[in-house]
Amino acid sequence: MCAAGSTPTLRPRRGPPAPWSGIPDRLRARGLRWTPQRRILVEVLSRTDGHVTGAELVERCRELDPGTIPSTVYRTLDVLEDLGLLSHSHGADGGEEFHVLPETEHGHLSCRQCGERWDLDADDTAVMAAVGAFEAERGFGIDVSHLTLTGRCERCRTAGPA
Amino acid sequence: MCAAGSTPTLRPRRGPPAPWSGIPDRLRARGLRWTPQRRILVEVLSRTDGHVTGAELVERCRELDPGTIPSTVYRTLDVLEDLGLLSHSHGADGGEEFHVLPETEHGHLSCRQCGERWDLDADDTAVMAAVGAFEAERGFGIDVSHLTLTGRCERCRTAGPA
DNA sequence: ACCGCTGTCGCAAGACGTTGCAACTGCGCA
DNA sequence: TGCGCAGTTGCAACGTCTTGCGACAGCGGT
Repeated sequence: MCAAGSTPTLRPRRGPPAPWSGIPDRLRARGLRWTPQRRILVEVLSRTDGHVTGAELVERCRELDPGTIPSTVYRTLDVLEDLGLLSHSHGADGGEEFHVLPETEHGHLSCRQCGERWDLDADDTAVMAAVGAFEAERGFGIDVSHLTLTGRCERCRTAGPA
Repeated sequence: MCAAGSTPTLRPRRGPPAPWSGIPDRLRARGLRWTPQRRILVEVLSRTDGHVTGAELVERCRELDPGTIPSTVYRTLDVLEDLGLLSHSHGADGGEEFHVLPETEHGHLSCRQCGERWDLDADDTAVMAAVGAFEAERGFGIDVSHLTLTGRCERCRTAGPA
């Protein structure tokens, strides 16, 4: 996409350059480094929104640099998560899942029958009720962005039992 | 194997024979089979309570039969889960975790900071509030036995931020 | 402009699960 | 009691993610 994209100094008014542009310095401020491999991954992340699995990210990085090594990607993801640029959770199958720019903290709802999935905003009524209940009852602070609820959706339940 | 164990009609008074003794027939009733490999796994499960990871079960089966193959164990676990003899969920690290005899349906609470874990009974006040909220709001039936909540526990939160 | 410290990378090995397939065997049935 | 079908097993290969380690290279300091 974005054909004529030879990194012009002037960027068209689209895409979120802001949160990503400061990364090199943020890394250095922590004594960490800005490397080509990390640049690639950040590039991929910056044009990604929503959920991605680790494997998907490795795949996309390989498109930009066929020499991409998985372990490097996973390790970099850890670093970026420390920076707060993304968060991860585990899907219904236990697979790793990453969420870019958790400005909108959210979890997931997953139907074990039809496999359909829905986002769960942190300010969703039910989510707030749940979070509030655990907070009040035992002082536990649920990490909504790492939340995946499994069960059966309305449609499947209506369709039949079990 | 199983030295003096020529399936005596009279069983010594230990272990929970009840829920497990009927398994062979339950399998056959479904057109499934009772095999030595399954017997081993059921043997292991019957003397297990609480949580176990898949790897642990494979390990224990190998103690009884060194020739145990992992794929067989996992496939058998699927079958037994269908029978309702156990349930599985994914821990905070995405690893598979099995719960024997889900008579007491429960999920888990896991602190991402200290790693401590707690059981979450289905009739826990907070759990019921959460389940009720999702049920009411969108007709979604949360599967409590497949639930693992991640966050920070009271102690860690009190100790300090982040 | 060069040096050295230390964070990173690439690679190989390994852990945990899943899947496809041919060979085998439990179990119902004649 | 023996036959045959279909469920199971064992094996091997694969996918995802982690870890250990020697070699390499950012980046701050001189």
